[in-house]
Amino acid sequence: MMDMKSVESKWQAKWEKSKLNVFNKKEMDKKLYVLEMFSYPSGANLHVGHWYNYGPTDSYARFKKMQGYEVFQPMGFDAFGLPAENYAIKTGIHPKDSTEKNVATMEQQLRNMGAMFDWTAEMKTCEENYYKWTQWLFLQLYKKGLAYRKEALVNWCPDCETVLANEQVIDSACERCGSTVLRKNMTQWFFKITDYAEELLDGLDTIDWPEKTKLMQKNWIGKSTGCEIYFDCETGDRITVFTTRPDTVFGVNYVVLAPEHPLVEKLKAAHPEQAEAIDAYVKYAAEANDIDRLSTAREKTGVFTGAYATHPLTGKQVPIYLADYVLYSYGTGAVMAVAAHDERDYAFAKKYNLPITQVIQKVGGETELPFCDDGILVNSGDFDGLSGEEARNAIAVHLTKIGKGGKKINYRLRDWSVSRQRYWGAPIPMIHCEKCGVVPVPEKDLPVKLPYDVEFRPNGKSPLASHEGFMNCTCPACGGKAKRDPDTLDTFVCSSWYYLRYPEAKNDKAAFTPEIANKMLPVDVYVGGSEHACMHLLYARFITKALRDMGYVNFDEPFKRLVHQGIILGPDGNRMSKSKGNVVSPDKYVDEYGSDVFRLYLMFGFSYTEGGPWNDDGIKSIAKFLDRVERLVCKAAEYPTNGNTEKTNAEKDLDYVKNHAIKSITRDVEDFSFNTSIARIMEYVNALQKYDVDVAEKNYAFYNACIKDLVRMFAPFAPHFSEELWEVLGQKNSVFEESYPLVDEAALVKAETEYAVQVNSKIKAKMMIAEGMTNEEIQALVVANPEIAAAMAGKTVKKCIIVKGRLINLIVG
RNA sequence: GCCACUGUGGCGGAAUAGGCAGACGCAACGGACUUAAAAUCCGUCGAAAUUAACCUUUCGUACCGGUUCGACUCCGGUCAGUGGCACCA
Repeated sequence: MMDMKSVESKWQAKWEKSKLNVFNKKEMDKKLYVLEMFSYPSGANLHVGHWYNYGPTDSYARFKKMQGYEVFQPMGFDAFGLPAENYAIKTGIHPKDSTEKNVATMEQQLRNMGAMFDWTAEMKTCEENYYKWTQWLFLQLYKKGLAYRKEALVNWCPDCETVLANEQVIDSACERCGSTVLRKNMTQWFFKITDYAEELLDGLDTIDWPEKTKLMQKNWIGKSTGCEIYFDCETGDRITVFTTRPDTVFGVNYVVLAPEHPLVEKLKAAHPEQAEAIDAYVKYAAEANDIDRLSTAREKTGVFTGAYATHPLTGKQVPIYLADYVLYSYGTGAVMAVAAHDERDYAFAKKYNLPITQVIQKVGGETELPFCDDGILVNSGDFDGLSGEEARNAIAVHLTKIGKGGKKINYRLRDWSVSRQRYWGAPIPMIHCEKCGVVPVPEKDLPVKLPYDVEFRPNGKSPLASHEGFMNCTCPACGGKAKRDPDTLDTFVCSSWYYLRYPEAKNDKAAFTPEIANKMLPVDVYVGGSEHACMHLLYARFITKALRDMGYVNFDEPFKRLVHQGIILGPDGNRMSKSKGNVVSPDKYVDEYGSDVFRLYLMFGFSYTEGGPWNDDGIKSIAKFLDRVERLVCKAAEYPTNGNTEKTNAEKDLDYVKNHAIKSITRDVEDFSFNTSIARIMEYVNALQKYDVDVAEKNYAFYNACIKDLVRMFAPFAPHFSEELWEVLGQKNSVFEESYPLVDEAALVKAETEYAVQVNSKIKAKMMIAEGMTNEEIQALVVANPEIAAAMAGKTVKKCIIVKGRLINLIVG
């Protein structure tokens, strides 16, 4: 039995020395860029999820290498982020120190995994030579007009005096101190991802991604086609509403503004009698966090502003309300309320005793309000009698004609907010000058270094704001005194371009070289969790398209193919979490059985894209399987080498199983179907063993070749183990320099095949049918079979269905 | 609530284009080897009925229905679980 620990370190050292895993730039034409989502070093150790992502994907990469591709499989660390900073606030350990420590441990564990990572291309997003280029990216977006500043609401904890991420807000309260979280306006940097909404949508058709993920992005972008309609307000302002249902416009009973709508102040001034109620309501809405406010369970609330607007088609006066079921961030922040044909408006109208006007009639049946489907227009002037789509079109056209609105496409997608009032991130390379305003840091001055000696405990400002040495600078435009931007970039900015950096991870002249990027990218296969479906994966696509428009790259999509691994749950069927106490550590299994066994078990025990509850029942059997293979190979290594080219039936059978396995594995690995691939290897091992035991007069030349093929076939799945056996077989090179065995189709052609024979679709017999028989011959042969004749009971064959290589169905009657 | 995915033996899971359901393995059971155990090797292993036994038959892929010579696979409906979105106007 092999001592896996020493075998692993032996081969890892050899691979390192021979640079087996280092991408050979001379072979760039044959490149295959296989990328796993990089690790976030929040904990010190790799967890089962890392192994499940990296182990099987590495087997895929090794398989492709053996198929002749020059595989580039890099690894790095997404090292900036909130958890390290929170940990620092709790323990006083500096984020840089804890991160570096975690990265060191994880890197060692990743190396011990024995994956084919090209460590010469390693990078960490918190290193100066990386975040310098993240800042460069920001500047390019700024130059292109894709980075801009605006006010936006943030979650604000009044006690901690800090901005909170959504995930830090639990039930409207700060996760740290429990105070009620407020919403506060702050000026923040944004990336104009909405400029690319349409292209991000269209591009989905060109990439090989899971349909589910594409659909999620599609819903996230949320394109909706409708109409803008103008309601002139008594103050002289114009309220623009967005609706997908202009066909219901004659049923408008009132207009609703989001409480944050800028017009609110003006309306308040015009109606001082309502000011108190309006103020109270705006405050109430501000206290509600997103989750509460967006909950369907929340009672509809609102307040009358005292003001009226003019209906653009009827000229009637309709009241203007504020209600928090209207979101300022979507559409125009104002809606026309049609109580009869919208559930929310209906509930609101009922509660506040507002009129309800039916303008749509159900086709064929009683119209029950609220009626939200398409129907025939009534009470709608000239448009009466039109149905849904034609009415929407006609009304939109009419609105355009009279200058009161028109067709409009809206997206749910919002611009990407990238400012974080945090320490542990890439500083935003912007300078605020009293004279010149906002001035970008010149590229030659990058990086804007993140200082080490910072008080990162919350005090109401961004931690960097209190660091005099950092904040004070000179304006690049006028040379006067100026201040730096105290915020850091969202870590999603760091991860939105890292795949471009790997091919030149150490380049200190540029973020990347266009010629190299255009050759090395797009990433051929990207593997990671589906939790990134909407954020990271959308941001990366946006950045790629933006860089393309700036002329830095010539491709549209960063990830040609995307695969999501499933999730390994705790033994109790729940997601692993410390609080549930169901976390399974890979370390003890890796220690006991070795890295190869652990990854094999992960590949064999689960359907890769499904995952499932952890259960270690089968892991021992994988270790036993390796022992079996080892015995088989070591025994064969002692065999003589004589033999001939003629094959007996036993040899043909073995050859069949081998080639069937090669063919299946070649197809299955491409589909990330590792469990079936390993099943085929097991079948082949069973067949080899059968031959070894049953056949006394062996064709050693043939058998030894079969054994060598076994080691080649197994290599991607059990790399250290297979290298060792390859050496046992007297081979001097690495098994990964070998080609993956190719299928010999001739070996898969059998003289005769077993068919299932059915009579009236019920199986009655199994028969061997020789290759090359005509359908008539087959039918004659089958009918002559006594079991079939009995099942037919003297009836005649009306139809005979023959599925080649599988079954024969006689329809008799 | 909406959208999507999933539902197959005691368990993990197979089944490529609608064609023999349960590959491969785990667990369990029986046997060989052994003083014994471990390891190893061989065999059985969806359910029910029937049989002394072999045989055989029927049922069976969450549930109900449909299309088809034939359905785990396609269509319609229901239920359950998981994930995503969540007052999107």
